[in-house]
Amino acid sequence: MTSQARVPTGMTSQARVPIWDLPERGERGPKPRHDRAAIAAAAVRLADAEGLDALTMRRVAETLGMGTMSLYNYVPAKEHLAQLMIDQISGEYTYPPAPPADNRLAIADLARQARDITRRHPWLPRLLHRPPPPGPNGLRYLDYFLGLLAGSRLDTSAKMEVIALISGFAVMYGGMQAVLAEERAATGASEAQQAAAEVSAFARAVGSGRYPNLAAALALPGPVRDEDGVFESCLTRLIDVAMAG
Amino acid sequence: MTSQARVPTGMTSQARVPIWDLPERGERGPKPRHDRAAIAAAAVRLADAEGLDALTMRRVAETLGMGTMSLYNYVPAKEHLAQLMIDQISGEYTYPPAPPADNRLAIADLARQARDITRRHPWLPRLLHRPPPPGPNGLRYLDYFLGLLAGSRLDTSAKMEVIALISGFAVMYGGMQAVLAEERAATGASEAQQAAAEVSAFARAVGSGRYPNLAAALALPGPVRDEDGVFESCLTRLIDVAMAG
DNA sequence: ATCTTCTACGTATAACGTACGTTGTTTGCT
DNA sequence: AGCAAACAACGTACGTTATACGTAGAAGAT
Repeated sequence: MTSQARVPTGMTSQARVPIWDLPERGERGPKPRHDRAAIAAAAVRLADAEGLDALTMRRVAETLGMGTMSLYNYVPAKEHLAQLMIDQISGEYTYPPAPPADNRLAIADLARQARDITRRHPWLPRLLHRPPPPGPNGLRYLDYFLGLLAGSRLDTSAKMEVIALISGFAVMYGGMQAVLAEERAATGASEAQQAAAEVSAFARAVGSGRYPNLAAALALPGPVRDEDGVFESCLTRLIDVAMAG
Repeated sequence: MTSQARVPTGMTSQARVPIWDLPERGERGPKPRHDRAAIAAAAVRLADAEGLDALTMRRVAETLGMGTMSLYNYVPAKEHLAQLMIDQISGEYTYPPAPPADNRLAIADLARQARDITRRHPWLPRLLHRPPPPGPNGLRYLDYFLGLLAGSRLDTSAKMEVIALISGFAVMYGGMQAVLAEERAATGASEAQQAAAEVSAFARAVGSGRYPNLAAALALPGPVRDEDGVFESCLTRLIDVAMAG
């Protein structure tokens, strides 16, 4: 799982330089029949429909109606495809037309959008294990967020850290929910059955008597949960940190 | 990057069932020459030394002095190797011999340990994209943490969520630091040079005038940072949520 | 002693990312 | 107008991955 063919022979492909530093197209030569936006959209659609494991260069090229190797004229390596995809869904953020009156509310809105974007694209956390350099949409997000933090007494790098923290938290939370929902759907079991099945590994462990707190917790049925209660309260605290500094 | 050979022909391998549900060894037949603990330790050592990309079934088997396919007698699929590794480093937590006097401090200590474990094993976040079922060491951690939350008014599933949140936050933070340190080391540049190089993609963007807040932020030099200040304050707030409910 | 089950391992297969070379098209320069 | 350089498209091929399959031998159960 999650292995990778190392660059076999030559280091021809500029793997280190982000795709945003490469020109979309040169001046000479025939007109490209495709463009980055279409490629990014196709890749996102494929990952949404069939998951990251189905996201191969062959499949992406196929859905675009091009040969496998033609894709490499637009994307020097698969990592750059990931960069395109991340910036593509970063374009799903919506920003208020005028500067918002309440920055706290605006930050909370941003975090909820991040959570929802991750729910729509559950593969995002896996693609994000190493943060890529931001593209145009990512820069827009960053710029807007920095504006919301203008009143804070944090210095620049602390602001950056806070942005990474809040965004990362929201993405992680959305990813967590997506995974849980997916597994619930896969087993097709009710929530109670699901919980019971999930502790199948726990069962023997609890029986061993070595985990008293775990046993006590699992004994209680647990009432109906407010899905986003924990998200909202954690978010509020994080924003307190961000604004108070 | 991070692709995966789908199960080629048959679904023989029980990919869904966690390794903890499989017996360590059968009663018949010759004695196994190795055991799970040694395999997990070898895999962790390999990942520490050469990164996740070097973690192949061949390499792990090789370092253990066994044939590639013999490894499959202990680990039905690579995912189970990941489960072993995660539980192996979960064993690096240390717990106080007696129940702690101050649960808040104990939770904070746990989170710092998580952050440090991730710093020692920077590949952890990538291995964690889908949370695997907990093994013995994971159960021990969970049980201890639940005990610390005994005073909270949260119900069981909210407690679980809080534990996932705090642990995930700490792991993410440690991973972020590890990535940054690694890149700093790779380029061998000073912090200032590093920052300058990292904004190479920003440079043209900032010049475009479309990102005023970003431009302003990058104009300031930024003073010396307290490395863990943000970590500590976020952690405090998260624990407030956990304890207050 | 025989049966049955297990470990170990060599070989084989399908899929992956992508290097390389060829062919035809478009453009800027002379 | 004509030429050469740059570029798009694509087929083939390589090296690497996870892992299925088959065989040989070891050890407890009967």
